[in-house]
Amino acid sequence: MGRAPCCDKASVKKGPWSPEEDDKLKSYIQQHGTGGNWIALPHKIGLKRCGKSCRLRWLNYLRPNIKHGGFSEEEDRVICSLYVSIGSRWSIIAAQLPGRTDNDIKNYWNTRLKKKLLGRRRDSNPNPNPNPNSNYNHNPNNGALTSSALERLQLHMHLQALRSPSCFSFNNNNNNNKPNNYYDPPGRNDPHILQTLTGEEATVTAAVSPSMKLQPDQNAIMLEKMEGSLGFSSSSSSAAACSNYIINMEAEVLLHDMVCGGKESMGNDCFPEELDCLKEQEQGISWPWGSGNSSSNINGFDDVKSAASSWDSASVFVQHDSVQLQAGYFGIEYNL
DNA sequence: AACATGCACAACCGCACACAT
DNA sequence: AATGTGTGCGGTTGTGCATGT
Repeated sequence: MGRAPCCDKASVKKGPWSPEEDDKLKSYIQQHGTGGNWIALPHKIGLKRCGKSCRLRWLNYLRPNIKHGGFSEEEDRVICSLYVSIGSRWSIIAAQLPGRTDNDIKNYWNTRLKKKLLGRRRDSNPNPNPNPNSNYNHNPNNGALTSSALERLQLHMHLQALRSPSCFSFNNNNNNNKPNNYYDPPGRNDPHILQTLTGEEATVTAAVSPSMKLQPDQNAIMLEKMEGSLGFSSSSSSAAACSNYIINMEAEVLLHDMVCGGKESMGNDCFPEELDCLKEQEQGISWPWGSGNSSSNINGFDDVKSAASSWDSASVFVQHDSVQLQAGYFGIEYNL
């Protein structure tokens, strides 16, 4: 049995608000506040509207200091950065932009900013996986990443390309000691977005076995998948240059997809096979929140796998000589 | 001028969560 | 602990306007 409706749908008015309705709602709330009960509010002021509709109208349109349209470059940048980091959590993004509402940002993203940044739609791609025999199959729906994950992935790559134009090239002239195809995920060298948003972050660091590596065939599978999903093809040299970058990127999106997009429908069984190396290498990992840590009962790979279904965010960074897992509840992050 | 199409925005819907009882 | 209710959120739809044919 479903829950009772919040109002009598037959007797409430729907559709655009008239100026008279706006005036009634605005003047009442400015004088009396909402009274803590949106459902009762329309009856008090004689509006034939659903309480939810009144709330939405107030929050998105009538509330003081609301800005509409005219997003600045800086706002674009903030939206873009936050979308890459946390996805479509519009209310959180809106909280970082004074005067903007989640609905406004959501509309702006869907109608303009996404196109502006990505330049094309990719859901017309009829065959995201060019090799049906590939054992890369973390998503049981069709083997492809979700559109949200792909959008973030594309955006991620776009921003990375802007930030570091040489990352797909062997012509490495920078003087740090990283290879030029090394991928620095946002949030590792930059202040992490969760830290920025919440001001609190718990970090636990553990030693990672240096023998933990992806095998060459795994590289090839990853790259093949990425080419199909993103619609680019690579020459052999650029493929080699890109492989580490792509593996890192793919692993991050892949796990995020699993945790955020699949935790309801797929449970823990969708934990990507590529990360099974974690289990194989379990003996080589020092699990920092083991029995000695009373605040956590995560003692090894199976516990990580189990806990992943309830994490708010997760990222896996697979490099040629290490695996790093960042995951946790919102605002609290563990580094493995 | 008439119609089709695309776009931007407002509003709605249904679900999940928090809280009260 | 179980249930009911209100709120918040993200996804989706509806509508009016602009532009193209």
